[in-house]
Amino acid sequence: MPRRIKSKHQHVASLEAELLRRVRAHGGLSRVQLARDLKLAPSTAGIYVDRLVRAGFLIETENTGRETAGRPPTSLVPNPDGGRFIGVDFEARNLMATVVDFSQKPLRQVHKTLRPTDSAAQILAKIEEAIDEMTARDSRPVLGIGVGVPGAIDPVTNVAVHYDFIKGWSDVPLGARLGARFGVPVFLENNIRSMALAELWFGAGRGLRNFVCIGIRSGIAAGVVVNGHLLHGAQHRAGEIGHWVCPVPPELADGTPPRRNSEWRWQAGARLEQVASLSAIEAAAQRGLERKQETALADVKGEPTIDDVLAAAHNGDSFALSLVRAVGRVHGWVAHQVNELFNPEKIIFAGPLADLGDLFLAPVRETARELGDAGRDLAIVNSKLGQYNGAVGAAALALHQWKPKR
Amino acid sequence: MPRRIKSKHQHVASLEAELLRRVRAHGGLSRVQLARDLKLAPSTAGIYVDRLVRAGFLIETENTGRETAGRPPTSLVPNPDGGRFIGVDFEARNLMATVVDFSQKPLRQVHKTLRPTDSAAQILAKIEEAIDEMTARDSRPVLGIGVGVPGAIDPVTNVAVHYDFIKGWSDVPLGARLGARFGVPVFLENNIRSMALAELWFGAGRGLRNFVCIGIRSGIAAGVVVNGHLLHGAQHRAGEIGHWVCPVPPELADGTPPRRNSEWRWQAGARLEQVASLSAIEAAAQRGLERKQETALADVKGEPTIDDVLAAAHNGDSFALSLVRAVGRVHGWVAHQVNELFNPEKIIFAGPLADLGDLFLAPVRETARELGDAGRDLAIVNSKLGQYNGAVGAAALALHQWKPKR
DNA sequence: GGGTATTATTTTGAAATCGAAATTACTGTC
DNA sequence: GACAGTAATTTCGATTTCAAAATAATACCC
Repeated sequence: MPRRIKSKHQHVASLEAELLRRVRAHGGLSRVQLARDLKLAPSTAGIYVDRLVRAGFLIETENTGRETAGRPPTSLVPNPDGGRFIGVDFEARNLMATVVDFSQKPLRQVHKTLRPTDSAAQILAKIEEAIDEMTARDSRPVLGIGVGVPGAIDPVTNVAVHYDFIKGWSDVPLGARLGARFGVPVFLENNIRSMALAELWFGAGRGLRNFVCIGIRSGIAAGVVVNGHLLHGAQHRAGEIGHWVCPVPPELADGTPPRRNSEWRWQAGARLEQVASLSAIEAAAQRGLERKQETALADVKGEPTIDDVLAAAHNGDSFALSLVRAVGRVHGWVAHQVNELFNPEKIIFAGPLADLGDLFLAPVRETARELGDAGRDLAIVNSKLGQYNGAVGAAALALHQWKPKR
Repeated sequence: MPRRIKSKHQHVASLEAELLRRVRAHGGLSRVQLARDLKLAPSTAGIYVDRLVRAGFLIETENTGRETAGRPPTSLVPNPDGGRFIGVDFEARNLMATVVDFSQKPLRQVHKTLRPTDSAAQILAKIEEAIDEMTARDSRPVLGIGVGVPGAIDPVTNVAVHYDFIKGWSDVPLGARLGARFGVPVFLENNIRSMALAELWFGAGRGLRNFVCIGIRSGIAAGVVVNGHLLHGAQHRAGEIGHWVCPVPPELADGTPPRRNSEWRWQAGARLEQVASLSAIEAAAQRGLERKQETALADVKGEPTIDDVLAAAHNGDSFALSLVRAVGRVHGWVAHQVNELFNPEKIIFAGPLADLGDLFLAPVRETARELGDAGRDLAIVNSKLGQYNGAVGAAALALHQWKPKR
């Protein structure tokens, strides 16, 4: 007569889920290592592992040749055929989806382009379409769906509350809708937070207890991990640093070059999102062209897109580079402020800008270091997880919440 | 053969301690209420309560007349004679100490003035002196000491790591020293964080899970409560918003009145601590006098102290008021930034400035609201706990960590 | 004044988890 | 190739905590 409504690890979905999580995060652990990791008695870990092996979710692997004395450990790995999970991540312009196996390995991914004019209904349809495409011709069961949603969400009711950049996007019952359509549990999370989860579980944040992930796309937001847990805030609105009131480097204010790196301006009400996001860069590039600025971007037909600007910067175009550097300095200021307030071990930048690497990160680091000597202990890096970062994080969200039925 | 090395509530000192905490925070709870609060089975709560009653730490009180049906609950209150705890809180200029009984009621308090020239050794001596004064002629045992320390601390080794405003204050083994002298456990915490604890346990933060406490004294720092727990950061350096790079209102930059409320300036590297702390106000007042500014402060002999400025503002002196308002606007900006990042339920300002009430809070609120419409859900208030806020919090720190010996 | 509804607490037996003591499966050594 | 050394796992009670049922103490209604 199993009961298990509460457990010692109350803050945790269940001990089984926690064990699976550890095994996935750090494949090939032994019972004893798991016990140590989760602070369980070895006997307890043994009981649960056996249960999961018998249920077919874990596999005992061959103990490969070892050198040390003592009884060799039996390594445990997740059974890839334990089930599949789906992750979706989107914002104003792009929708990424992925399906992962039980060991968290991506099996397939799908990208769809969204238009700013797409309505909430159209976006919902595209989400369902993407999921259908990925699960077609594969009969293994889907166990859960995770969705990284832009803007505010309510993780209790699984409703997407609001997002500025999609019209009509408010109080969308995403959880109920997808749950009804696919018949599996659906988990919602704000998409920068699901990126942070991806970093925590298999990215630059692995093993860290305190870090901040800053996503720069149409908007700018931060996913904060405190003590190994996501920060949500009172109304699940934490991390909206896009609304921060920030200083503006001259290049971004009126296009004049700065006299010193530290020469910035203050504009009443300048928001980070309007100063240092991808759309802000596009706008600044366009202003530059109108000013007859000498740049390779002048050859682009139509208004230059963010991809044009980043490509130009990559090719050494000095105007494009000056924009990237100016935005980098702003984010250096952001990193400084975030560091002083949170004292994280690491700040991880994600998005196309961060994908430029040191071209973007150098001015960020330089400025952060200039502003605060406390930055010594702080690593500023970019996300290495690539475009599907958020989608994989969303899949992991579902994966990690899921627990075997009894 | 009691053992109890681990318990279900692993993140918690012990169940006994947790129960005492709840009873102290919300006197007169019944066994059932405690069970609900701590998510225990009623039977479990009963076992522990009985144990604490038998050990003399809790007292069952008369069930006062009630109106509702059903068996009346037996209320439990802490036994005031269970033992005493000491709390100390200091920064560059003041040292406050208090001794509280087992139910957390302050029995006695002591204030000492520190001079900026005091060395670390002199301050240590004053701490011991304050404790001696309070415990003289009272034989009830002291069970623990909590200290709110300015600057960085290491809560594991109980060493005060560093503080800018006291010379020679680095790596002071405060815990070991006081422990040896008084023979009881000593707990260290950064003093803004111990203020935040005081607010959490019996101030404006009671019952909240997410709030930020901003202390404005010689420096400026924030104590952040996330999910009911203090935020420490990777190196226990979280909350140092005094190092934030911030905009500067004209009044504080060069004394000219602003054309609009939103007209601020950006000075390369202006730190919040140099712009909007008590010492910054003194400096700005002094600059005003040198400019022959018309103000009641001109009558003060010597350089005006912060008390002079605050008193003048209180009496309606327009120059002093303009300083307070300008500083208020800066903290409005701070509140906005903090709100967007953390999404707390409340921001609590502490310190002499906040004690002015709406004189200070009105410009804070106004600016925060101007900058962010998200501020609708956010309450901005001042601390009502008074001068001994930090000391009481420090005492509570010791009180809450303490648990009955078995 | 006795029944009934209602809520608090205690009793009871079971599940989860533990710590310590076997037991197992190796490596290395003579 | 027996034997000591070592580390992983299992076995075996013991302890903590639970859930559900039983009991206690009241208010309310007739």
